[in-house]
Amino acid sequence: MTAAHTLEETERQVSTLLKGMNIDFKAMGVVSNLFRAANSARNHLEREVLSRHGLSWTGFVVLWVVWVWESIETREIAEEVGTSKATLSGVLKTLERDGLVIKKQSKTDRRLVLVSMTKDGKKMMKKIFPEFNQHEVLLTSSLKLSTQEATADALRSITLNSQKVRSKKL
Amino acid sequence: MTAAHTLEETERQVSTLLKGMNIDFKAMGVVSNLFRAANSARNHLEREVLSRHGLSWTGFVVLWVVWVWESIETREIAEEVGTSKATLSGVLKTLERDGLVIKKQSKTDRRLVLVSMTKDGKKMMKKIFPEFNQHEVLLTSSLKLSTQEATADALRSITLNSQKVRSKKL
DNA sequence: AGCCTTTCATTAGGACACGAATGAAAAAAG
DNA sequence: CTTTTTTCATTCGTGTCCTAATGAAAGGCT
Repeated sequence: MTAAHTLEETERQVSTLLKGMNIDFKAMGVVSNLFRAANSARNHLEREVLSRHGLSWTGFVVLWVVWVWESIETREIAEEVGTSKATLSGVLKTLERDGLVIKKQSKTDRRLVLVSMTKDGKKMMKKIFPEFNQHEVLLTSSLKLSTQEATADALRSITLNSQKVRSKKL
Repeated sequence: MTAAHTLEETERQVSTLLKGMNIDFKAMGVVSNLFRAANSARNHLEREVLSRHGLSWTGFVVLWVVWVWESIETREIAEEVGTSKATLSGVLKTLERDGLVIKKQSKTDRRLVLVSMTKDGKKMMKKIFPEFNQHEVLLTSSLKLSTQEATADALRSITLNSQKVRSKKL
């Protein structure tokens, strides 16, 4: 009972627990492997790339969006990054403290805040992004090119599905 | 510049920014879609299933592992859930406070802490898990069965890859 | 003009996330 | 048998993450 849990042991345990529950194991397999892969890949990229440059995961993603768009409103960043505006406030505070971005109030609408990169921020991204991509290559290197495409398609489809259902409920 | 960002606009912007940088766009597509899908699916499941029962994402995953194993050491939970022991301490505190699990000190090794479900915890999982699975079905319903299998395989492969590389570096 | 509603970003409060430091207990080494 | 060394879980400090509440600003309406 306290022994190490092998894969077979786990499967046996799970199937007896879920017996008579009418569970779709195939869907369960896709979703659980989705989270396992995302977690694992994120941890890897954080350890091997981002932490060496003192950057958090979300910080990097925000930085990426700002990098792409030169000057962008905070609400748009939140939308693209997929985070709440509250979270973004904190992350931007950190990024600005570290001298990677600057915030400016919009002239035409004083409620809005525009974000852009500093020189240091641009230098950081120019250095980090190729490293990051090399590790992306590493992570996907076991897949054939055709499988990479098919996987990206399937993931896109899952994303669309979850967003479709969400808007249906609201 | 402040307009809504269409997909084509983004792609153009990105490709000019990365020009001359030798980026593997296919690997980038797989990884970025991986995170998009995982985030989107997680948000969906949190909103539509977990939050209605006052359960956090990690709380649910921990509860699932404990449910499967009857009685399990905290270090094993951390290993299976893929989180640090520090994080787990906090999550278990919350779950115990809410009366879903109980912690006991091991008799044979007083450093160890064993976790098991309460009656309420079991009742909770028995109710939530089928709901959760129904939403998993929803999320993957746009994929053919053969594609579901292939996708799960590809994701498993990415997980293995990122863990292989990690252990290589340590 | 003056209110009403919507739309912003931020703050407040609670939970989760990590690495590092802590202290207890077990195992290894002498 | 005593002294390291290792192995546990927890706490601490900091940052991320959410929803709800706040306060400022803009736009609509009469």
